[in-house]
Amino acid sequence: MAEDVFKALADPTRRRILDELVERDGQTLFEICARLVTKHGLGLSRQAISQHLAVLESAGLVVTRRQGRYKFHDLNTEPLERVMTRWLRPDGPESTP
Amino acid sequence: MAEDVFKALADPTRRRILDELVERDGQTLFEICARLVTKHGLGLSRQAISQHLAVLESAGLVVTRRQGRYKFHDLNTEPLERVMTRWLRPDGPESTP
DNA sequence: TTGATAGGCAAGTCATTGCTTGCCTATCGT
DNA sequence: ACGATAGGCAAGCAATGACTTGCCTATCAA
Repeated sequence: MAEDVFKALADPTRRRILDELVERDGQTLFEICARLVTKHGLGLSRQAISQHLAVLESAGLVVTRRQGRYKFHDLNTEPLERVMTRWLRPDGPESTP
Repeated sequence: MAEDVFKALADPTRRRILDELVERDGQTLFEICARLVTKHGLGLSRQAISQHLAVLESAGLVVTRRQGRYKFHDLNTEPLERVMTRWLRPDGPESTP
């Protein structure tokens, strides 16, 4: 639902996670944790990130594939594109001049 | 800030308000209240809507102009367009084929 | 000037949510 | 088999946020 997409985007940490996945797709939970700590100085527990990833996944923004004991997370921008044109009027400012 | 834009979009009532303003720009607080009640069945107090409008305004999504005792609210989609391309990869799905 | 209309301010309530802590399951390497 | 690694589940806490209630200011019409 669009509902979940907006709620998922409301948290800054979740947006950081999306930023990470844009830069490198298919990361595991522990990789994302390490990246957030080293690159952004975020000192969050593993569970916190895990819960954020669950929110992103149930919003459809992140897709996961399991492989052995690893769970890789991939970004999915398709829900974004469907939702973002909602308030762009036809006569509004040009999006692609 | 982009921060405020996402938080502003997180609430369903605020998104309804934006929907209302897309349909008809320059509404007053009372008009928006009436519209939300009649069209969407939302039974919210005037202050609730007023607070939502304040959030939208401080996010830059709504611009206001005062005229006598009336305060007209106009939609401003510019903050949206700056924020929405954040996770769209260059090699990702085509946004404008 | 008086009453009615349009809006603002502030405190208080109640639910949501982000985060932690503690424990448990599953897979891999040796 | 055993320990180590990758992840999951669930209860609890503290902070944020949405909404209400009550009162106050400002503009306009009569």
